[in-house]
Amino acid sequence: MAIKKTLLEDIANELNVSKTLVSMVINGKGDAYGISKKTQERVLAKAGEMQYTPNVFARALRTGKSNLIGLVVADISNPFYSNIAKHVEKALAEKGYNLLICSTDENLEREEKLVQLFAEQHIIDGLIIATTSTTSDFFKQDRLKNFPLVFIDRYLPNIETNYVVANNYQGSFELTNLLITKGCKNILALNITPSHISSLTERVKGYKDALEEHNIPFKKENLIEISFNNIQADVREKLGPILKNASKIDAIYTLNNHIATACLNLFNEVGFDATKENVVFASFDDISLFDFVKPNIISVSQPLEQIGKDAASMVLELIDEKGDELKHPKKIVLPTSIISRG
Amino acid sequence: MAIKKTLLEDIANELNVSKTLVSMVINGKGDAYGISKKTQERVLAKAGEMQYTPNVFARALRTGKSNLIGLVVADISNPFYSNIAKHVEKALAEKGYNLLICSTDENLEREEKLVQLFAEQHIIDGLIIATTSTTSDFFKQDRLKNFPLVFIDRYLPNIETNYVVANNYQGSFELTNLLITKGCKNILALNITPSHISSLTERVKGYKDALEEHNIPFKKENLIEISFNNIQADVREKLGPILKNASKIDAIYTLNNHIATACLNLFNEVGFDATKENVVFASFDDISLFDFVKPNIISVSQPLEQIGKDAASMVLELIDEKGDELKHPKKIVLPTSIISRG
DNA sequence: TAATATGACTAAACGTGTTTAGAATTTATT
DNA sequence: AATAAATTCTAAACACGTTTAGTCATATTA
Repeated sequence: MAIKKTLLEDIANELNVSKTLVSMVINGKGDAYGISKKTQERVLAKAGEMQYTPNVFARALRTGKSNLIGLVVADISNPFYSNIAKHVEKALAEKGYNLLICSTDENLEREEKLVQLFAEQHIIDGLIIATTSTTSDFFKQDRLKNFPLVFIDRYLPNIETNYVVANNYQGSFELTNLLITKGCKNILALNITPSHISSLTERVKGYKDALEEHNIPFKKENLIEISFNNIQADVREKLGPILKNASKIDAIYTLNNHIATACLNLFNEVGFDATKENVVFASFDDISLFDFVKPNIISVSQPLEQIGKDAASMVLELIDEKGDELKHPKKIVLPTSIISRG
Repeated sequence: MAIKKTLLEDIANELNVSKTLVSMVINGKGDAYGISKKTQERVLAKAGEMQYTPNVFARALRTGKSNLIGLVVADISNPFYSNIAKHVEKALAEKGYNLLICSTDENLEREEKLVQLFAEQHIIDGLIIATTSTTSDFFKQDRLKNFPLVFIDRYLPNIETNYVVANNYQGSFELTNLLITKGCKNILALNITPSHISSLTERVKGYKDALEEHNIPFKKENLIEISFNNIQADVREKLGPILKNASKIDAIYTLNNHIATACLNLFNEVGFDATKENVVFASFDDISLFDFVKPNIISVSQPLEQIGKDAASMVLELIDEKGDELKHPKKIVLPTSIISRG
């Protein structure tokens, strides 16, 4: 009882024309191929009447284009990524592309398998990725050389790639600056380790440079490294003792939203009241709910919508330019903004 | 300079066998088709050596299966959906399926276009959807009758469908119950309108029934309808005046997380301190960041991971069973849990 | 020994659009 | 009128796996 799908051939038969002609008209190439206006109208009318929709796979098989774009992130439930995803998807939909989203769980092996699968087999026409990788070995593959690939959030060293990122250095510099202006001199920074990811190294650099700018010597013990596969426990272990004698610090600056929430959790656990203790809490990455969170959070907000939009248009540009030799990499660095609360 | 992809035929030529044989072996049907063990080994070895990966589109065209599952939600940046998405994707990945995620922006027309596009053309093998629809007209289409379709979060009236939802009635009943136990008698409920969505009507019912259970008469003015396309402004307009004389109410209960954040925003705007005013704040839907939000939030937490997992396995089951007549709809209703803070 | 069965494999069709090369007809040019 | 050119359209090849129907030895059975 399944309803038979209308095929190109069905339309062709109904109208006593070839399916070639129908295909041409459907694809808007009627004029280019010199199909008479009258015939074009007949085809279009019949196609509408018969509710024709082309088989995507047959088309993709022949043309090598799927109109699918991949988005690979560590964790789609992270609001940072899900917000970007939303805007990427919106921008792509406007151009007739759909979005295939995959989380890698920060698992490098899974990431590489995904990229291999998607890109190499041309399941997708282009890929937007927030890589978990810290070396560029994998992405240096010849097979990826000619593939429309846009990095977001982070880019890789020693490799010329297309990317859309926030100005992590500037954001971190400004935030640290603001903290210093507010009178903070002992700013405890919590970073993720291993932190060879571009975004994080630049945030650290911004932090250090802002200190230097104000002639505040950087203290090694004020930059705490949190192991990325056990954030909560590591924060508890390393920050916990410090909170017990919080007079030594006057600000806590978490370098991403994961550490921020881990800190907030710890504050709750041990009953640490940052406000009372006169400790300013700041974080790179803003989450809208920060507006209501108990210690006021000063944050660096990344332009998620712009990142999403730009990444989408960039990947589509790359697809259009495909084949053009010597395309020099496209790089977009977007400004961040400080959200100062309380 | 593009590197040529290995085709079935390339392997066949190298080994002087037919591509039929290679295809059979690659698909694990070697034994079933009586291909000798030795030949199978040779094929597999050569395929590995030549880094063969099948062309997904050719395969999909022939078999009518894409190994793609669609997920259609109103807004992927809503943590409720992005969390479900994460778990759906994980469960699917384990079975070799990929996930196509689309946001509809609560736009019914866009939703219907998407479903039409995906399902009808068999871009995807199955669809998981949190529909924006309130009537079942669209989903009653014959073309969708035989399509593996799983509703999450909400289901539709007057139509037999497969779904995975939380027990909205029970959760709302228990939450209201808890509020009453805490001594609340004037519980202001804020609902979305139009609210013909199953999840919301059941939450309202749970609220009313809990009141009744405790012989508290339901007051019409205590159920405020917030227009879904302008939540923030409507909350401001309708809740604002009430907050100015908050002695009349002792609890605010928002029926979803959108209204909850809108209320929190309003509290900030007008400087309303729920704790001081002795107003308990409660919400259906939990967000992890609620742990740190200023008025303590009592919430109903939905089992997002389970919803995701169950929806994924359900859709895969439906795909397996496809063609079996008289499959009675699968329905899963999952328990919620109350998260009581402070 | 002829007929049947078994094991191992293959040629060709198929799925559904797109594209190339070319045919048929009409119009323009010399 | 004959040739060239333009207009409109089509047959067939193609993209790349999967599946059906069948081939060709060799082994078994009556």
